[in-house]
Amino acid sequence: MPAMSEAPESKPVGAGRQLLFLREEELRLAQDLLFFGYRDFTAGPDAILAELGMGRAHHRVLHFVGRRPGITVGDLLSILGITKQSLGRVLTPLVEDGYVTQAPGRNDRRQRLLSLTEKGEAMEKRLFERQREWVMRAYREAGPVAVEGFRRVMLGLMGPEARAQLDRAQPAATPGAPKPRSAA
Amino acid sequence: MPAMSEAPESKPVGAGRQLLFLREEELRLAQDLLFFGYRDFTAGPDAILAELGMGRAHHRVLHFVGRRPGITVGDLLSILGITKQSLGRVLTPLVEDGYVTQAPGRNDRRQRLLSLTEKGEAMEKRLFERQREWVMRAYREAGPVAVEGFRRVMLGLMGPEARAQLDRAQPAATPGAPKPRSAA
DNA sequence: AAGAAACGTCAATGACGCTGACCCAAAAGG
DNA sequence: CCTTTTGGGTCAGCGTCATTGACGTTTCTT
Repeated sequence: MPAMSEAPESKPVGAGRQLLFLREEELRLAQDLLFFGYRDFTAGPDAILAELGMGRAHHRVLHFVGRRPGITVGDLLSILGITKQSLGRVLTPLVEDGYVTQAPGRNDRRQRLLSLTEKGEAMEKRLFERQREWVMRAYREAGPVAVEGFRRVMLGLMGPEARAQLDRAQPAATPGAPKPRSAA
Repeated sequence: MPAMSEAPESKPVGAGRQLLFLREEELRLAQDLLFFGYRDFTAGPDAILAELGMGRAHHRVLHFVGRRPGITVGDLLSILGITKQSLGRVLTPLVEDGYVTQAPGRNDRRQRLLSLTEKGEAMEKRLFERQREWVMRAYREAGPVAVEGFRRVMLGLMGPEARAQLDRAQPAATPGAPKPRSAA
């Protein structure tokens, strides 16, 4: 199976400055980066949420409901990839506390179409702003080219299902420039 | 809704196609990317770990102990950013099951210097390989430039403390001799 | 000898997942 | 019309991973 890290005899791997052969250290760095980066990325919102007796799961609901107003419970479940029991534990309080509203579907009245209330939007906005400052700093430090690269790698890190959901979740951001796809 | 033409800093970004002003959608995409990407990144190891009755926390210990053999419990705690009780719940079984060894420090015998046993190394290797395939795919699809950008952004997403720890954790990244050496 | 430091551990709590079982109401379909 | 399926909710119990608080031991430092 795995030989220890040795001279990767496989390819000559020229590419002068930044050799990009996936040797051990290369990957271990990626692991570190993702662990620390994700943790610190979520730290800001976590702090706000904790004050309100909420957790990361609440934030996710606010985020995805905000992103797709009128989403059905089922769709939300498949995006989050959790069970309805798990969602219920988080969604019910959000509804009771007036962050999220439920409306019966017009076509299918069994459905509960979820949307954010004003309170919910304000909350989401607050969490969003906190994270925005953080990401903005990282983006600025890294520069536009790096940001594009970041996106491409993160997209590649996602499984096909998640990628499909992401596409579906993308609302037409600006009326007129709909498809920020492809990229090169 | 954020205005459209509000370049935050007057850096002449140029870069014709993808202007990098951090408008709303820009950030929401980052949130999605990080959520889905991190989740799917950890999915592989999680599956293996579950079979063995372990969790993500065990993986982290194996990872960081493997990265810095002879690390003290205190250092590991500050890297992971958890309490010693939390670590104990995961570390004790790892030691009992023969994945990790403890050796008294030669300068300070109060310390328990942690290292992986052969069993532990094999385990870590297995988890590593799973993740390597996944990251490798993403890296290949994205290309070297994107990978460099990914690193820069993730680094920016980390807090200063994490960045310092990452530096300390980095064994010589020079291509050719990636074998760290530290306390006996 | 006293105190601080490094580590371990018992106990309780909370967030966030999971499975299994069961319920209701509305849609679908014979 | 009546049965089945589907969208959603809920109760009960379990496991992981994190927390705080308190206490104990060994060892280093002063």
